[in-house]
Amino acid sequence: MSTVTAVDHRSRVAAERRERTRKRLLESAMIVYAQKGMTSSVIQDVVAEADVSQGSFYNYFKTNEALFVALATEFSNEIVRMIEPVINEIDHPALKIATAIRSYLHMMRSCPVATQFIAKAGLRLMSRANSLEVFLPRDLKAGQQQGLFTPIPVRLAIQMISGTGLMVIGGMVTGETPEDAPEQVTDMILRALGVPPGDAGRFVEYPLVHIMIPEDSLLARAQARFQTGCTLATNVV
Amino acid sequence: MSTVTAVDHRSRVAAERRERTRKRLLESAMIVYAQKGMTSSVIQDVVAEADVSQGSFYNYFKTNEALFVALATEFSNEIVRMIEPVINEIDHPALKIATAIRSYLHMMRSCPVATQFIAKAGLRLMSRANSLEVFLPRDLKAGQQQGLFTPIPVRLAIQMISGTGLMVIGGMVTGETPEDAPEQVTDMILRALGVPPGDAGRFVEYPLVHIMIPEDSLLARAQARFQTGCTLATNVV
Amino acid sequence: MSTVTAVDHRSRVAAERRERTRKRLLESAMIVYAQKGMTSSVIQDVVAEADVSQGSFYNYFKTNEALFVALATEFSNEIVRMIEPVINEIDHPALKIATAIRSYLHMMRSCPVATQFIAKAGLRLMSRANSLEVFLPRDLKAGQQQGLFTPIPVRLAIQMISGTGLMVIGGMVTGETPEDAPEQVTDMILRALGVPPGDAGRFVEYPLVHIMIPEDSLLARAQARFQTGCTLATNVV
Amino acid sequence: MSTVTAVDHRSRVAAERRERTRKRLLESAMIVYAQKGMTSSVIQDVVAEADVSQGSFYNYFKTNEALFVALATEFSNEIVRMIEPVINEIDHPALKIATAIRSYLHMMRSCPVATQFIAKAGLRLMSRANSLEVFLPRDLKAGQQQGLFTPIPVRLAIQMISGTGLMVIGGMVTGETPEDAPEQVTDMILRALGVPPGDAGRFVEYPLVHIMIPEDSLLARAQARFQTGCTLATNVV
DNA sequence: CATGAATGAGGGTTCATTCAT
DNA sequence: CATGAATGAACCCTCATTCAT
Repeated sequence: MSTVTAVDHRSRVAAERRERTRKRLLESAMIVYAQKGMTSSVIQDVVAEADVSQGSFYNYFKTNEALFVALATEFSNEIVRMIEPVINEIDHPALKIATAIRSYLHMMRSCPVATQFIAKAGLRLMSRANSLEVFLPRDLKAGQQQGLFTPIPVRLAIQMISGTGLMVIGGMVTGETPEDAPEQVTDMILRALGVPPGDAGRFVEYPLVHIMIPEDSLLARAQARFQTGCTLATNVV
Repeated sequence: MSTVTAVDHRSRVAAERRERTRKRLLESAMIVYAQKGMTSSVIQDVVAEADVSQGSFYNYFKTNEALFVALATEFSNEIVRMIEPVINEIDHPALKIATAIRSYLHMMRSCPVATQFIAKAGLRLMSRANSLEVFLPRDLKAGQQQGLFTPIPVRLAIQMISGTGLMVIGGMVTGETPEDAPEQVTDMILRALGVPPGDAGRFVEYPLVHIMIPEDSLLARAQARFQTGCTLATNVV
Repeated sequence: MSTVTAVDHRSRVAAERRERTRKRLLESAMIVYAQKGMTSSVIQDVVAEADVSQGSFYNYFKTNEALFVALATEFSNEIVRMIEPVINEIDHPALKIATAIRSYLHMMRSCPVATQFIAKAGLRLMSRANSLEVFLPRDLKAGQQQGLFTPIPVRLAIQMISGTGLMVIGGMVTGETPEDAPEQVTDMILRALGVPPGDAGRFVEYPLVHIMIPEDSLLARAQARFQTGCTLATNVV
Repeated sequence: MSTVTAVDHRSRVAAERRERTRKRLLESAMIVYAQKGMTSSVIQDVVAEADVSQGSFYNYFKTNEALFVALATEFSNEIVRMIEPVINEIDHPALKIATAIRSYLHMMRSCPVATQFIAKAGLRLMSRANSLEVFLPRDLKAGQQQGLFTPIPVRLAIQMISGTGLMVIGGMVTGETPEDAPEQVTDMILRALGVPPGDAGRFVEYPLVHIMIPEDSLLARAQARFQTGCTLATNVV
């Protein structure tokens, strides 16, 4: 084995290891946020949950805030990556939006760690890395231009949609949200946007492609550890 | 002067003094929350803003949380007291709801300290003492029974309304929200509830009784001090 | 009624009232010490227990320490006043000592508030106002001169007696001390002093005059309130 | 150097360092207790004496109480370890007890930091980790079975012995206690237990093996620093 | 890079004491 | 004298961060 190869190998292994630890910290952060909220002793709990030394943490994240930003970004990107292919198959703006919202809410409903994380992060997550913002502006404008939606400032429409989503997800934490809440909520949103009630009802009943959460995703791994290990008591909001 | 009178006088003076300090602390808390957000380390800033000693604080609020609860309660109650008389004059459920939302949003728009406080408090305020919850369930049910609204679980409707309101208020902080946003938002909400677009448009154009904020209210006093004294830099979310 | 008489009357009433409050504070202090130990927040608990205002406290005791000294003094004096007449009837030094110890321990056994107070106060009480020290030196010396006791430094003998008493009283707090412990303990002490075992056994079996605790004594009043009102949980040593 | 060795080395160094700091804190605690007494506010003084940061303290002891318990345990264990070998050479129960008490008191007499610590800790130390309790119950029972001691409840005998010891040690603080006090006290105790005066006198005159305090023991190290550094004024009881 | 002991600034909280009424 | 709100020094404790190994 040549030296070059050896060095390559060494650095590649190191890089992989580094990436694994980073992921582990992000997962742990998500679990901790979901349980304890955005307050207080994040780092200590995160390193404990990740079983990593205190000092190591700073090899990955300069500060508290950097950790949250990284997590929010990763989290949003993952969701976008999962929903995007489904949406791209659809042409009709209203159906695009309806399907995105429904997919999103259904996914959240099946993933408590995400639900609680979002509920606890609240506006801080919304204002920073709202995964819906990637699709929404484009589709809203398209829909308005095609006369499908009432001409409302896009900004207000987005606030309406994301606020509604946030509160509904907050409601999911207690577990009382009915199974078809995503459809009913989407129905409301479509009507709010100006879609005639009859059409809205049909849009929300389109069969939904089930979205698989990849096994090695942040979401899946956090959820797996969230269910089992839960060493911390979950704080009520 | 008899002893009884003396004692009465003494305790009355003490009680008044106590009440004044309490109010002062609540106002200060509102200002601090509006500026710094819900971070844990509120107390020191509150006592500084209120110009009261640290020790005194604990004569009024056992903990950080107790302070927030007291403030949230007082804040909500005040708003309810201000909006209630206006709403009570109205019979039609949709118009009641529309007027309540519009009044609320207009009031907030003219009161930065409240806007920022709500934006920073976010879900914590919503889940605890949402002033809208006093009217909404009743009027939503009435409207559904009269066939004015689509039959949606009241809980979901409330989540939609409060979530939308929260995000819109959050948007107000930057000052970009147009003057007629309350009407446009209310329009969306009414349509979401199932009110036909034409009717919704008319409901949101009813002339609005201007709501006066009493001079000695928490809101007014906090706002007065908020504009002038701002010693702390306002944190961006 | 002449002015002089009126003034006399007024000041007499005032003096009585003052004395009543002072007593009330001392009783309360005893209860608090018995429950919480010598630590921490004495004053606040004492005024609460006495139902007296914070400020008033300082009209009676300048400091924490002054309160304890006053209580220890009053407590010791009361006990001396109760035991003294019984002892004065006795001539024989060994019997004097035996009877004093037995009376003391029996009294304590029937008065939990005192037991706990002594146990919590510990050496601080001993070194300050040991009620036994009033009789012991005199009787020890007399006994030694009469050849009844081994010639031991009086100081050491007193340390032996008071230390033993203190620990036994400490043991009473748990309630496991048997009824005849005072006799057995006194038996040990007499032997330690050099009294021949047979004599010691007889001395501790002399019939004991039952000592009545006056109803308006500190001890009786504290005990009465100790049993009933106990608002504070008693700390284990 | 292999990774495994490096890690081993690292953790061994860390463990040693940790142990050193812990010892340092315990020594300092002993000194502080000896000087200030059991007052609540120990921590600040301890860290000052140990020249360690406040935060570090909490890496070792969760609370004030935990510190005291650790110290009391360590202290008692050390004494037991020192006295045990001497006692184990002896068969006769009365001589065992006599020698243990004499050794203990002589050791204390030569170690002011211990004397003062015990005097200040008082009952709290006795009730928790009385080093005498390790030997006493066993030897008392043996002596009673062999007819050497009067049959007294072991509990009472222990209270007598430990109480006497405590008070005598308390008396040592002032320095007035004569050199042969241990023998005189032991003499009293033996007689109290029922040993005939003549025998008792002989038991307390057995030559005593001088007990060496190991140089790196808590006791020795605390004593060394106690004499020199005394930064705090010693409180009178 | 990993480790974990050490740090110290910063916050929460208590409580003896004062003083205007 | 009684009252009790106000005070602030002093304490407890946490936790992000550093750094020698």
